[in-house]
Amino acid sequence: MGNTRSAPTLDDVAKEAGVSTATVSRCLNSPERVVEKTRIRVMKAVEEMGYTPNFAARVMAAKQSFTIGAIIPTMENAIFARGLQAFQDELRERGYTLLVSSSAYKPGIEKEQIRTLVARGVDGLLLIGHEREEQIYEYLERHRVPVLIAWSYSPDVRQTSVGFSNRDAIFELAQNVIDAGHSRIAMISGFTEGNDRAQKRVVGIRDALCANGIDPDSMELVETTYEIDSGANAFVDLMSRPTRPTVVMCGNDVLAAGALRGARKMGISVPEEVSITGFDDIELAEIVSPPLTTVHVPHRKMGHKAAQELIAMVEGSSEGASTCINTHIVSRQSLAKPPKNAATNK
Amino acid sequence: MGNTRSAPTLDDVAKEAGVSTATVSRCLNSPERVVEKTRIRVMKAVEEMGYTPNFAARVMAAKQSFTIGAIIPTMENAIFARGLQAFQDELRERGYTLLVSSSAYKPGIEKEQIRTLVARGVDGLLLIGHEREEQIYEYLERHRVPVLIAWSYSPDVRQTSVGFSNRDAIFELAQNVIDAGHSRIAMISGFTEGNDRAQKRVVGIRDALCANGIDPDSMELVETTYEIDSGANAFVDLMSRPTRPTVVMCGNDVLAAGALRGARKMGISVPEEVSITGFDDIELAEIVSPPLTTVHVPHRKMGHKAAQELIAMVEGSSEGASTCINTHIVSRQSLAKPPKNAATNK
DNA sequence: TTGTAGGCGTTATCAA
DNA sequence: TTGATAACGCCTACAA
Repeated sequence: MGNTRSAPTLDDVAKEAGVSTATVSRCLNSPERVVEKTRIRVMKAVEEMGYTPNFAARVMAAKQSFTIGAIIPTMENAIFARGLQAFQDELRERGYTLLVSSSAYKPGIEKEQIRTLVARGVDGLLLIGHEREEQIYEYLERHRVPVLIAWSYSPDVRQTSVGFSNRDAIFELAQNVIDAGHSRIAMISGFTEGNDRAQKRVVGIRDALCANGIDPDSMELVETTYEIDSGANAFVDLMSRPTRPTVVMCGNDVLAAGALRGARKMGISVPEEVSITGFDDIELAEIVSPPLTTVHVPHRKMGHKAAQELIAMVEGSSEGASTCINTHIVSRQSLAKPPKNAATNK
Repeated sequence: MGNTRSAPTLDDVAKEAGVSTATVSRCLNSPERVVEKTRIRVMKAVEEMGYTPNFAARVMAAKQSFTIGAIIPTMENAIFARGLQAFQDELRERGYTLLVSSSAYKPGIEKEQIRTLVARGVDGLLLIGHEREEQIYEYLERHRVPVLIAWSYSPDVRQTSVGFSNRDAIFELAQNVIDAGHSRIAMISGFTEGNDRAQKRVVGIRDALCANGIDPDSMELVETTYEIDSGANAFVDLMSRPTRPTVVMCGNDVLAAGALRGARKMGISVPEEVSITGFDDIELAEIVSPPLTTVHVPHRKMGHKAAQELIAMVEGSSEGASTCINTHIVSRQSLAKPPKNAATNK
């Protein structure tokens, strides 16, 4: 009755080793509770048969999967990659496995993936940004799945978050920009709908303008998708308007790289004729020319911290403590003083 | 006895709708087999209770998970991101979910993750490149998990692959390089151990040298990790050797971007003093300056095709048919003729 | 068309 | 220290 050519089960191993399934299970999960002689015999059988426990069965029985899920907006650029890698590294070290999905910035897809991951028995979930249907958080609560929000820090909501203040971070950058002498500031932002990170970045710049006596409504703003080309197009759009800005602040480095490309295409030199800034400080920021002045986000630190906190929540040793990660400005060549006689377009 | 505040099960829904669990299950999995009136009542209960099937249980009972696993070497750069996104898009459309892990280019980690994914009941697996312990393929066969290899095409092994010929692709590029007048060619490669893609790229260049009467052993070669900085360091290393190459061919665009950075640091102008080439044609290639001459890999096409074929294998409608995707050279400014009197170093 | 009941591979409780 | 055995939540013959 031995199934020679298909995956062995606990039962097969038990028979082979001449013990009960319970003993095999113990050898695997709490080896100290079985006497050495038996254990050696069992482990030998496990090795020889190439046994791997069936996870589905294990999850069902143990109601624990040692698996953490994460849903990020996109895998296509490096913005989330680095933080996520750090997150995964930390998880691995602590014996957890990471399952990743990408939602393509679509709330509908994210919702579906949350259900998929929960149904799969993840012990905890990492989500990017706060804003989503309240119903989703209720669903998660009902299923007793701890959630951690990253890439955004908000002390005044009930979800635990490990992130940074998008508003404050860009406010500081905008202050630098203004201090450099700019007053005609334009912005390229990713779509803000359903994206509190993007929203806060717009707000941050507006606030900085206000704080310096500049009318925030004078800021030209283009919202677009998150690809490089979109950044290029948005830049061309902005520079074709009646009054040219002296600086274009971008919602992230990818858009800024696009803006740079747009500038090159239009034959506009950066930063001599117009300055450009980014956000995130991913590798890209240093590679483009001129390199970007941007907001440095300590992605790895955030990833590690997020993993630690989420695991603590999963294991019940924490109720969920939010952490604010500090960002800082990195000055490179893409930001300079505005040109002396910054003429209007034409 | 109703559990009000925790996740509802099939049983709860059945009770609520006044039917048996079998009927609820049918409503979810083969709605046509239940009469409309009942179905509506059941679906209403499902909606209201926010029921999500428990995946572990479903997998156990049905021995199918509609889940595909993928293990990529890294999420940290865009090399795999685009193809993987396309892969996922296609899967989603066909009703499958993708689970991704990254192995950090470590065979040991990859092996562990393969077991994890298999234990989790994935219906099929996407792996990058052919080279790994034979034992792993046996394990996969034993568990009846179809595998598809991507990013590499090899007609002469038993695994199905959807990819391209790394050797031929770079051979063509090297031929272009030689045609431009170069003969002192150096290469920066990612570590070749356990990485057939990297190996084949080295071979491709060597073959091209041979084919043009150049001694392949004259090629200076540096192997390194896959980060930008490594590329920069490797470049500096190469350019500091007694005989400077007139062109540095890189195993991928990331390394090439690094080389470019190294050149900038050394004050060497590209392509006037030295040419640099890449591989992959990710966005980065177009962004750096000068933009890279490189091998264009149709990542999206590969991702889609891979998903289609793997699903066919999973569903038993294909035994596994390999596909070779064509690459082509993209000429940009980083490759030019060698300098007139290409002097040796110093 | 619908319901009953057995089984999927583990873990965990309770005895022995 | 070890062994029975009852869950875990779902699917699917088979029966009604």
